[in-house]
Amino acid sequence: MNISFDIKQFVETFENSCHKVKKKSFSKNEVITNYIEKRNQLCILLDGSADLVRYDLNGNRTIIDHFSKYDVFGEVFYIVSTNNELFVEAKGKCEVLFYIYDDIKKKCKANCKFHETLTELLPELILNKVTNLNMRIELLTKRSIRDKLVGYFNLISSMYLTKSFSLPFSLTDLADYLSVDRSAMMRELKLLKDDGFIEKTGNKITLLYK
Amino acid sequence: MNISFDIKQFVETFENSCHKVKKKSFSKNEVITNYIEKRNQLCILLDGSADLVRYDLNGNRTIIDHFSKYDVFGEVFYIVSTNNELFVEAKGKCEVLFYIYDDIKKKCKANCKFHETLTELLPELILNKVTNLNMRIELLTKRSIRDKLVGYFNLISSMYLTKSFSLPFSLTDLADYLSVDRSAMMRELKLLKDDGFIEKTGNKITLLYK
DNA sequence: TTTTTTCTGTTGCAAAAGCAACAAATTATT
DNA sequence: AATAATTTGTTGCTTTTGCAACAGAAAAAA
Repeated sequence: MNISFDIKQFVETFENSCHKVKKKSFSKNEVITNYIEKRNQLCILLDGSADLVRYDLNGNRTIIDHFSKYDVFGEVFYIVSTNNELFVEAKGKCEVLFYIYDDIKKKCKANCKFHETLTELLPELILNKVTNLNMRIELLTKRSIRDKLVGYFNLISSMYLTKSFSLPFSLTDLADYLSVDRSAMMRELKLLKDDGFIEKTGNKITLLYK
Repeated sequence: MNISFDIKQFVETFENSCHKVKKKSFSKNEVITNYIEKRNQLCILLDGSADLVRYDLNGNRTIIDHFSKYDVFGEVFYIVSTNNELFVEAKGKCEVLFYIYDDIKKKCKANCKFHETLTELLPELILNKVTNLNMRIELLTKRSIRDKLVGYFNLISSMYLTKSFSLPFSLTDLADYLSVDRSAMMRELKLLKDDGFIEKTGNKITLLYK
């Protein structure tokens, strides 16, 4: 199920066919959108990477989700609560497709090809999202930093079909993704190395167990 | 968006219209299904409640997800890894609808009404799931037990539109849902009470802040 | 109703994780 | 090429969390 290709083709073909669809560019640290209930906006990240960031009432900033090419986001996926603000922030130069919908399941006009195809693609897009979210939850529910790291490495390893791989994002981002303190995570990585479970040079990891 | 009604009607109407759909009953602690890649099974919980449980290689048991009436589950939503086993276990008497699909997006026969309707309902079903998963992730990414509890209470409070509510599940289950040690959570609840943030009698909570 | 099981509430202690702070290395920017 | 910014790696200390264990309350089963 290679969904990326479908989306790419979809976007290139229908980008200008619907007036409710807009493409915009962003540079580093710019706010792409914030989540406001009933704004009815669906966004597709065409290029670059971005973070879904939460600011709570104390001003604490947490990265809740990380989006990369062809990821889909927007407040449809979220129960927007009043207790914190949700922003999507560009991590570098980004291209984003915005789509304002009245009813996400319905076409805007009888002959609007964009909506027809979007409706067809949507279940797959969302299913893909569910899989990622479940994956993350499985990691987040692990009790210790060690278990989270090992669980994450196992996933990467089985995805790439190799015991040796480069991490797809920085260690700082990994700590955010696993929702643990970075220095504590570094300490645990060192212990995993000392205990002979992994080898690590820079962000290249080799699993030595099993 | 009251999705439950749609599913209820859908199930009642088409339950017997497709030979690829089976309904089964389960009693407490029975295994409803386990997740096996490419089995292509979609399950709808018609009645009762069930848990998605992970057993890792050390035999540790963790509740990853909790399903209640009209929740949808199955390995479509999951990257099934080889490092742990995933079971869905009944928490009491359960009724489950099993649907084996070849291609989840396609009908099994030209005139199969069940599949036609399922295909229509699926995006909504899944979207509903995404919202729940995002909600849970937002809680799981909070740093402390206190933040998790308060975040959870805020969500319940804004859903029920009241500062005073009964918890929808037991404290033991809540600890599992937030993925924290139960006794540590109880301690934190006591502290929240002592600090005057909440009132608590049994599983009834009243928020005293804001 | 009685018995059994599950859930709640509590505590002491040990282990793990978070926080703060800094230097070195790496990567971007000008 | 020089400077700035970000990421990595490390450590000491403090706080939080988990673990184990137990008694009482509540709920379910016999």
